[in-house]
Amino acid sequence: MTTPLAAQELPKQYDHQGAQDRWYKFWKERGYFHSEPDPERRPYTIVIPPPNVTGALHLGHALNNSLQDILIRWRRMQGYNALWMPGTDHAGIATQAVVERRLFEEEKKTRHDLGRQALVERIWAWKQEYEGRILGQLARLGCSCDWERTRFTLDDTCARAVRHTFFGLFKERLIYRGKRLVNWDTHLQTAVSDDEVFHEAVAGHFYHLRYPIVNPQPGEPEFVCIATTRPETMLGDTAVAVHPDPDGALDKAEVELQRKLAETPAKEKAAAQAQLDALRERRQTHLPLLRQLRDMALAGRKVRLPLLEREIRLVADEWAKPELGSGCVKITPAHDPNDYEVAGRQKLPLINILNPDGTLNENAGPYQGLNVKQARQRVVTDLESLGLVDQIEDREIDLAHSDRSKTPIEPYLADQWFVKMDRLAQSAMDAVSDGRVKIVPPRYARGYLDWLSEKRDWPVSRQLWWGHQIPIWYAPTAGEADLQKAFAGRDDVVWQRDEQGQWLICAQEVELSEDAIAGHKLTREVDVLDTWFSSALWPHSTLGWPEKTPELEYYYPTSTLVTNRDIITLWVARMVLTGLFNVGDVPFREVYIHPKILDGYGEGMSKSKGNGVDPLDVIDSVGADSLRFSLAYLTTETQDVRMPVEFECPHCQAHIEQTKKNRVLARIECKKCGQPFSTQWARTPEDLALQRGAVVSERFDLGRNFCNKLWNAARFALMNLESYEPGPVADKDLSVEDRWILSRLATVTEQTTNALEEYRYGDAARVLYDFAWNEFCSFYVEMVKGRLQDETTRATAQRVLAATLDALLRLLHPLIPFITEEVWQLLGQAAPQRGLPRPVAATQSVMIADWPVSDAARQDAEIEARFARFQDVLKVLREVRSRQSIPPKATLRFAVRCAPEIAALLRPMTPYFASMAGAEATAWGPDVTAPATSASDVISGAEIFVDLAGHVDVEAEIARKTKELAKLNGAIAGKERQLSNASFVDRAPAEVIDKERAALAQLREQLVAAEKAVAALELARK
RNA sequence: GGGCGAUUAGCUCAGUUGGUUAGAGCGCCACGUUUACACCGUGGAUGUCGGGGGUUCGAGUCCCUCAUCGCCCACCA
Repeated sequence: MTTPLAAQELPKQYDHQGAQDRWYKFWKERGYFHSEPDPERRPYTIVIPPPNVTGALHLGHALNNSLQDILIRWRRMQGYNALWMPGTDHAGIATQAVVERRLFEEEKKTRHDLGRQALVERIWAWKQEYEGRILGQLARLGCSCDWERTRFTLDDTCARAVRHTFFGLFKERLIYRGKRLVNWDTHLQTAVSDDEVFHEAVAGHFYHLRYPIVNPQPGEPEFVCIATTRPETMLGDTAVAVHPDPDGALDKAEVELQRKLAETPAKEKAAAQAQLDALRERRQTHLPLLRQLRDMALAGRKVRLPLLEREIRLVADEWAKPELGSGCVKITPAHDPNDYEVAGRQKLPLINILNPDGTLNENAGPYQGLNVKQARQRVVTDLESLGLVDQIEDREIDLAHSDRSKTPIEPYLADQWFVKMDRLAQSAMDAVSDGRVKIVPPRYARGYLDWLSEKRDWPVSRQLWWGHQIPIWYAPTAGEADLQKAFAGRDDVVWQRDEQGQWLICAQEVELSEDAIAGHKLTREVDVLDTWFSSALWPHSTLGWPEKTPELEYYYPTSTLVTNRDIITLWVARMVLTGLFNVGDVPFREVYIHPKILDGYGEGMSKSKGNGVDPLDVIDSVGADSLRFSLAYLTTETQDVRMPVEFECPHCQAHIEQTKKNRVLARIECKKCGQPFSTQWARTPEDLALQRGAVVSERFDLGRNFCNKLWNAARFALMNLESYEPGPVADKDLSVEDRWILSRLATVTEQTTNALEEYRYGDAARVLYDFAWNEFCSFYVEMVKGRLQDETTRATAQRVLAATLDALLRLLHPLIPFITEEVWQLLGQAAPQRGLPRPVAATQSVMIADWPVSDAARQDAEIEARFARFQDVLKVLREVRSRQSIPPKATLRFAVRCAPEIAALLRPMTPYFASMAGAEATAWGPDVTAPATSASDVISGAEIFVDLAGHVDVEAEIARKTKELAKLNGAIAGKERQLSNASFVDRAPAEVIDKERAALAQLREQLVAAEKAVAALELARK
């Protein structure tokens, strides 16, 4: 056999770039990513949380997808038929907003200038570009997705699933249309869901207004006072409310405050007491009036709405809180969610005063055409001139903003489509409660259940152009007979009336033509569905549902969903309920919720903050493997990942700390070389002309260093596998270090496998890191060197080395796929057949190799114990050398006083003391005596004397020993106290007491030895 | 307002069912280029485990409480 490999020529540092390009292509060409249903094999399936096509991947995606790839690669090696289904999400509102913004920035055009079709075409073009970019980024991460199956939430397959789902829900009356108050984005002119709204405190005012009472009788008030932060909404008021039982309500409020006062700590009692006093005073000041107003309300009295001179009702409703403000509240049903509820209870009319673009409509009378801000000013001015403004307070207002357009939200009454959640939500709750879907970590199940238990109907319509158009047609002039005639015998068309009695016609798959009903014109609903409607179907739509495809039969339910906690309700819950509704089974068995990546201040990373690390920058500088390994290492159960970030100067590579201040600057001056560089905020030509400084984090050095260590261990192995001959290895031929490393390997294999089973990525990475670095490299490789030089032992040493490296590569492959493949291929050239006890041909790729199985027979407690002792002695020797500043090249001479059994165990390690500590053992056994001047130490059952003749710093040694004595005395005193404590001896388990006694005995031995050592040293000094 | 999580070395984090003198990586200090690796090796320094109380023979670990930080949900005329 030839050795074509010139290992010596391998670079000292691992070339991640080359390996990534080489092996990703290799895997893909060989079809390793592809999976086909195969009843003979067990499936393991993950569907990707489809990234939005809005932009580039960020570090959160890198984490999410690394974790998925680790699972998929590991299960694939375990023999599962593993499928990772990739794809992207059309992300309706987000994508349309991005494209519209660009359109305006670049061409000063709005979507209305372009028209629906042209805009949608633009967005498709955008999607083509970004989808490719995103999928390319996943590939660079090393993701082993089945690219042949790539889906898009707006492609034909997904569209068909959406149509069938909508039809099915509609048919079962789980979808309805109705006027509802929605969060209206006046800029994008669409409803947005609660989840797309963020609240921001802005400076505003609190206006106290007066409405005149109609025909006040003697003794009655002339005005009713209300307060509002949005005075212009008064134009849409249809009532003023007062509490139906102000006495009872105040009683209740008082009881509540008293309870709170009792719980308040003494130092804060004053504030709570003040609240209570105010409330009691309120009884005097407000109660008579509120009673009177309540009576007037019950009598059907009215108030006059100023400016519009409209009479509106005074109503008694519990929404008006007597303990707040004046105790009365204006009711604007069409523009306030709570008031809308009141209107429902009190049968109040709804008056919409807004146009979709946020200007006031004809209902606002003279204020028509103004925008909200202008109207507010005019209304206040006009009311002031009428003397109807009591007071204007400055106040901070928590204002709802649209996440997409960043403009204030207006509550707005509009026709919307809803999914009735009652039954569907219950089914999704049951699936988690009874364990059909397991959420890991389990604490996240609570939020899921709480959210679903509210069973709030799901608003699914969006007034957008980018998305799945709702498959509903209207035929306002047609009657039921016309519909029956037109669609007789068809089970793919159903119709029903909406709340206003209008016919809604739903078609399952086909498009209905304008003239589908003879003599009546059909029009299609223009709204599209919420993005989450199609995402909710992802696990089954990607597998071909509603077709009963072999894929659906085989891969569904999928195995694991890996996602972050932000979308447990938005996405996970909805996938469960649609899966149950459409397919009749849950979409996945387990949901793993991974941590969030935060910056050094504990804040989430985002582009708008400027604290985001670009995964591609990390891949460029340290490689995908380092990124993946570091991320896995950081993925622990309870903690989010905190990652302090820095700027890297493009000129001198110096790192500059990123502070909250400098992270929003367009240019930064390097503290080291003084040269400026630009950041993501650069806009001016001067700034843009500068070189860009990347945002980086030191946290990835861990992975980089580890990969480099592994690379060099592999280099060593390859250099020493020259003239390797495969062959069986009998147990009797194994050396101590062979048996030790194989024992450790068996344990580590088991630990790694268990960790992955339980999604303990951090543990898996840690176990492998420690094993590879501290055991394989630091001990095994060091110890095997001698045997590799010796012709008589070389063959066995090579075989064990190759087999161990082989197993290590397989264990590491899911975490760091590229470097393990690179080494696997090189190892394949040097040792194509390898393994214990007899060699077998290695697979063509580590990716398709078998996952190692822990061999319990290799676990050898005796060897591990001997090794631990060896390591202890080694440590003592090294310590003495360092402490005494003995030159590295000088040989240490040492003797060990210990029982004969221990001597027998340690004596064979003599060559390793020489090679690893430059130390030569002069004597072993119970009769060993200390040299005249020596440094000594006691480890379990052995006393080690290092001969200091010739290079001794006696003073330093005495000083150290004296310190040690004090420490020992302290420890002994502590133990003695514990052991003389009657209750400890009585109550603690016998084994614990024995352990303590043994420990004490050992401490005393050490003390005696140390005292002797000091005496000897002092003698030597004289 | 309700819920969840965190608080351990200068930084970032581990710490299994309570049981010796609490660990790792980075950083720091000293020494060292020994033919796998300076992205390395050897050694070293650094902790009232957020504060207070309790349970226990024994608490970083369990319970209560306070503080701080983060996240989720609800509400805010």
